[in-house]
Amino acid sequence: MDYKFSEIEQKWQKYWDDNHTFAATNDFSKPKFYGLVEFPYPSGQGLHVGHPRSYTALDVVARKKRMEGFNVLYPMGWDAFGLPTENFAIKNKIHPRVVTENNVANFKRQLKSLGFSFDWNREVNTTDPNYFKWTQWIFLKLFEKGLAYKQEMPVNWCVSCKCGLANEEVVNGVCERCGGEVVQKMRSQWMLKITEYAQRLIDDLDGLDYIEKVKIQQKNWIGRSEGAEIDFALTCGDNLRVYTTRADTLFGATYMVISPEHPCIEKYADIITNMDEIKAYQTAAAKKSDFERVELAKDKTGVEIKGFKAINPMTGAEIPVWISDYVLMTYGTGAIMAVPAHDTRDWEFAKKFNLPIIQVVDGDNVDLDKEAFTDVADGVLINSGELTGLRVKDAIKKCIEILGAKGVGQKKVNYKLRDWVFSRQRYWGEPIPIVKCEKCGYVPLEEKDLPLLLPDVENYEPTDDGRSPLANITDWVNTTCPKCGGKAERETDTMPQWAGSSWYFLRYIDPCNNDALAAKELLDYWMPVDWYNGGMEHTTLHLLYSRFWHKFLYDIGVVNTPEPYAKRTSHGMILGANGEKMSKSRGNVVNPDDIVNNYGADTFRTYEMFLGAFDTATPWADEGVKGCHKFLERVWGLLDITNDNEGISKELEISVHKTIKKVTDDIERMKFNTAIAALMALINDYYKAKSISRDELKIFIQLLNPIAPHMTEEMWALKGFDNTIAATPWPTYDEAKTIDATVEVVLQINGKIRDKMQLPVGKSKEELEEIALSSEKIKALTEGKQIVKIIVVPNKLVNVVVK
RNA sequence: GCCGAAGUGGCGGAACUGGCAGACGCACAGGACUUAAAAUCCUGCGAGGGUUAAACCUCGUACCGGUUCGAUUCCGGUCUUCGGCACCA
Repeated sequence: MDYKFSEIEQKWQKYWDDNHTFAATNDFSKPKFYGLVEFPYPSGQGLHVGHPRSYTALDVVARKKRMEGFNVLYPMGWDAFGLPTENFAIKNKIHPRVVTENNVANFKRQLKSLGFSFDWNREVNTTDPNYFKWTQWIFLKLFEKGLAYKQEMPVNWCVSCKCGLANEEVVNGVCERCGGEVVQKMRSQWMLKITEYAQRLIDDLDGLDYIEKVKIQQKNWIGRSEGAEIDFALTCGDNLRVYTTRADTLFGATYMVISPEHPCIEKYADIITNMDEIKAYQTAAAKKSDFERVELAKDKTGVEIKGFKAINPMTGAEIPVWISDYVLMTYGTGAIMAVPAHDTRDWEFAKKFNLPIIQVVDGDNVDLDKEAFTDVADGVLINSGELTGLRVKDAIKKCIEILGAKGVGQKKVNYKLRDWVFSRQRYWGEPIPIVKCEKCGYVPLEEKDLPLLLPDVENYEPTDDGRSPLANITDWVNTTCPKCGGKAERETDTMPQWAGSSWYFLRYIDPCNNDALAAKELLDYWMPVDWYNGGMEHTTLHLLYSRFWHKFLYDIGVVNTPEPYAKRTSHGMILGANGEKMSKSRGNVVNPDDIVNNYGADTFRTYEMFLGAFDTATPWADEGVKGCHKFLERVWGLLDITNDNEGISKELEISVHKTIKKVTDDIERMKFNTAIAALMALINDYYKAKSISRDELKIFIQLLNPIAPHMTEEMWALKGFDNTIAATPWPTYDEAKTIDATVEVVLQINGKIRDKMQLPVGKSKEELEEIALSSEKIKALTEGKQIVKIIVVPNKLVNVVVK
């Protein structure tokens, strides 16, 4: 009988749909398993072969868990707000809602054609008003708790999108989305205080089962550093506060630098004698984009501020204060003490402007004419008054003590993480449910008025002054204040795409609830997500944002776990056949539809799981797809060699039990490729045996079912087994039957293999030693030599060490 | 520059906790079946030497060194590739 994959796959997909085979139930008596994959952005290009790598992996896990008796929640939805849809809408004059609907329909068709066991009854869509009602609700809660605030601040402004971006969205100085130029622009923006959660976002990583590199990247992004804030007195009477991690080098601080935006310039405008020069520098700095600032990093620029000086609190020396754009206003205090002897940037600046360089940490081969001495490790302080002779670590401590006693310094922890810029000047996003009242200021909408819907607009282009397209809809913008009833205007910014994806896993739990984002008892049962798989590219954005929101929801009692995801894994990218990243411009894109049409979904799934280690990047290979198809045809062929016998033959017993064990363990460890390899090895044994029993077939297709669900269901039905294969328990193995009766023991001399022997399992050390020494080869090769010792590893090897 | 990961046949990749390197698959070669091809099945397949054929020997997991009876695995150093961050004081 031919393997007609197309017919079989459509038949079973319909069956699963009609019977809601994979619906999660709210049966609290069962142990639960919540498996989650990142929901896709439904782009116009359709599904990428990378998506199914993640979806198939957790589908395999989900299907296995169901067979193991778990109540499994494995849902899917759409992260559908976003710029590409809006841009497409602008270009083609179609409403973004319609574009979204079309794209979702196409994605859904593609996902269904792959036979994933998603619970489609729980599908969510971030652009659905019943969904974003709760996104807006969370925003109102954040506002209520003072974690959402509006601020006039410099933002990364994408010139081409006419839109503000979060730091996370600026990549190599250009817009992550469109590649357009990004400049700094002052704007009033909604901000979320993620920084308030910085420490918890670091600390709570410890208890989580995340792959290590995700933890490391999160920590690096948050960027905690321990140092001190130190006040330098100014000759004009005030203080200038700096942040440093190297308080020990204070004796080497020969000048100070403040950032171009530092407020003390305004403050002392009257005292500064070269204000024109400074103003010119500020203007020039403001014009530079972030990208240019970094590009020009090697070439330090700056202007000395004339009119006042700073006083080094340790030495009492008067030192000059400079202004330079290598100091950032957004980190620390926007001012630094410069120690050119021990900091590369300060050294470059000092060299350029001829400022004194004083070495304060001793070291070998130090040549301060050539470069700064930064690799101080635990060097010893010199030229440093009472700190001289101390090691760096101790000197830092002592210095802060001294400064603390004088009241001009204390310990301080800083983070690189900055508050989340939450405003976008775009149409296709969640409206921010706030009005600005002439009398009351920013006033939140009342909960009963949610969701605040997007008005229909003719034109989705942002306005020329950089406001959102919503700003033009005056009858939407003009409203009344919920508090005083007076005249008010709606906020016209919308939320960033990250908003809807920051809590979507909660909505799957109770997707139709109108009274809460999800019922408490259901949240308590299903949370946390047991296993979340997604791409590394979301480690610093989505993962951090959603952990932040979840912690907030925990703090206000909505959810019962401080962390949303118990376990996080990441799949490697699938590259083009040429080893490069798949992209239209490189012409190496593979369309999943083609593979499904030519070989079937089961082949596609098997190949994606077999092509390499799950967490590493691997190139696509059409030949490999064929190989997997051939394997499935051989599986289908088992129907022809299955006899009517029950039970497992002695001949195959050990292979079968070993394979059950290996597949069971490997799926849990995400070693899908070796699980499939084990099944391939078993099928080779089956064909060698010429004929197999019903039970031998049964176990094989059960083990393969999570990977190739359609054909195994069909084979199950054809052989007349009870029920459906998905409803049967996962095969179990007997540990005793996974052990071979005999093993090949290797005989070595000085670690080199000289002989091999088939021996029964379980020989004692003494027996093995005796057997080894009586081997003809070993005897011949040790002849006349002195045996120093013999190392025996039972069931493995004997190593005779001779001189 | 900093942080992280990885370098194994012609290719994708295996090797649990230091114990037979190359599982499984692809490609390739030879053979069977066929009028022929495709498909399928069988056999071989790291390199070098050796033999009529075997046996057998030597080398081999990026490179150099170390620890060990024994290293793809552990330690030190070097090189390369990829991912992330980057004037963060």
